[in-house]
Amino acid sequence: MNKISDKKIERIITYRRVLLRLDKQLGKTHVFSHQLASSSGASSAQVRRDLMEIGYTGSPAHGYEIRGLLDSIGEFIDPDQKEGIALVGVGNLGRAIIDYFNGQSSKLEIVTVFDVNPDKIERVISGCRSYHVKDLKPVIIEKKIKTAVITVPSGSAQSVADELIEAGVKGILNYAPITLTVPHGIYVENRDMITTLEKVSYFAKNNTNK
Amino acid sequence: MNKISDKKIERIITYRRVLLRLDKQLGKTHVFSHQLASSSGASSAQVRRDLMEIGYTGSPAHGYEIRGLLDSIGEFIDPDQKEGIALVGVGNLGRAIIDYFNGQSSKLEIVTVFDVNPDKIERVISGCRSYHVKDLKPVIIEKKIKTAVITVPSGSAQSVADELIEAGVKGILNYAPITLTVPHGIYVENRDMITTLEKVSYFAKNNTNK
DNA sequence: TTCACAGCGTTATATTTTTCACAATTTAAA
DNA sequence: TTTAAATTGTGAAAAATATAACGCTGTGAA
Ligand SMILES: NC(=O)c1ccc[n+]([C@@H]2O[C@H](COP(=O)([O-])OP(=O)(O)OC[C@H]3O[C@@H](n4cnc5c(N)ncnc54)[C@H](O)[C@@H]3O)[C@@H](O)[C@H]2O)c1
Ligand SMILES: NC(=O)c1ccc[n+]([C@@H]2O[C@H](COP(=O)([O-])OP(=O)(O)OC[C@H]3O[C@@H](n4cnc5c(N)ncnc54)[C@H](O)[C@@H]3O)[C@@H](O)[C@H]2O)c1
Repeated sequence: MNKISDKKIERIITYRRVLLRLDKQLGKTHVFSHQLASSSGASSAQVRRDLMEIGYTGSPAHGYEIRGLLDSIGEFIDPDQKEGIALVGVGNLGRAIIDYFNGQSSKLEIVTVFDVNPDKIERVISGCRSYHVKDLKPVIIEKKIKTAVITVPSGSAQSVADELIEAGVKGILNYAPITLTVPHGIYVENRDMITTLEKVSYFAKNNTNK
Repeated sequence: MNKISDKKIERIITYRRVLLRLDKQLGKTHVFSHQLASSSGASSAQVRRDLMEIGYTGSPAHGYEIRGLLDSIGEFIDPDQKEGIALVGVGNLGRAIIDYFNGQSSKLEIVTVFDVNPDKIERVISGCRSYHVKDLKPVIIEKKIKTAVITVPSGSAQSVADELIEAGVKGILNYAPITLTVPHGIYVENRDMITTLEKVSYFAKNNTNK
């Protein structure tokens, strides 16, 4: 399997979200590439190209069979078993995420959270056991966690990332406004809100056709 | 001025964040492209290319003068005056964002928030006046707001977006897990956490070299 | 049964983005 | 003064990504 790009994976995951709605909420059984495209912000050629990648074929007459396509996307994207995720930093943002996320994704679940504040540890927060960050490494190793979310202040983010990586984490979703330095083979997605909003504001001014 | 890409803008904004730290916290006056690159996750060639775009030149001997570069980036990115931003949906996420954002960006400020819940309106939340969403249009028009953040449940996101756009908003940062349909000329950035975390988890498994 | 058509899969083409590579420039040391 | 070293700015090449194009297939209408 030759490597598949970031953007393509993101689109495919978006298709799944659209397909789930078409299936569960609208009761549709089939969908055409242009429909999937317009509901997910892609072009129809792009949809066909992307689905080619995962090897699912539709028919010219009916388009793609939704259930089947959902299965294929699941096989392609999802881990084999349920996968636990860790979150570090149970502040305002961290808590909002913990409350929100679980139950939203079929295979992923935030199972462990960490903080330094004594008031926030050794408790159960939205079903997740919370630990002191000094126990991060043994707990992550024991639970075989590979993906983590960082919602600590920016001054602590790099050291938290270092520990996560030492404990075997391979993917990090970072909300702190800092660029993490990580070894090769570790995937980091930065979600700095300030940068994003500055960008949106820029394009709100300097944009004509998207 | 020929149009400049999304990614490039985002990198330039990231450079600024790095430069601010170099200036304020570390007291540096100059920086080389490779230093800026490694602190911001780009390559040195990319840094030089990006800075070429904004027309700032450095010297082979000292690199780039940090203050001057900061000014140039500001001129390039920032609005001329301070710009107000609206946020719709004062829930867990919305509140976290309101508490966090103001003061972080020199020209942008969340000035108005909207909700439907009577307990959350006609109050002042972290310095922002809150209104019922039925008053969205007149308030946004009156305050000349061009950029907005959506943190309402996904079922309401499209209708909120429609109203924002009718009121003249040109850029939307959307946290609801749905692809918004908007007219040409409106810039939307989606920050769906589920998609992102599924992607990070995917690359945590299927990643070798970034 | 035949025809027109809409949409798929895929190859080819175009565009965008990144990387490479090197002359030109500046400094500091010899 | 000259030389050596480092880094810039930028055209050219390469890589990645998106769009277009089109033969093929199944469907429904005539
Ligand atoms: N609130 C937002 O909407 C928002 C948006 C974008 C980014 N961020 C970023 O997310 C991070 C958290 O924001 P917040 O508003 O939740 O802040 P917060 O202060 O409410 O929460 C931070 C939490 O991290 C904990 N913490 C501090 N150091 C730690 C460490 N070394 N290990 C483990 N836990 C530690 C603190 O005890 C606290 O509970 C910040 O970096 C912020 O810049 C926040
Ligand atoms: N919590 C998170 O970390 C997180 C992360 C990613 C995405 N999201 C998304 O962000 C959105 C908000 O999440 P949350 O956890 O804050 O939910 P929440 O239920 O706490 O908040 C939603 C808020 O929106 C208000 N609201 C509902 N309909 C509205 C309307 N038509 N106009 C104005 N306000 C309205 C509600 O009164 C409530 O205050 C959801 O779409 C969620 O999917 C949340």
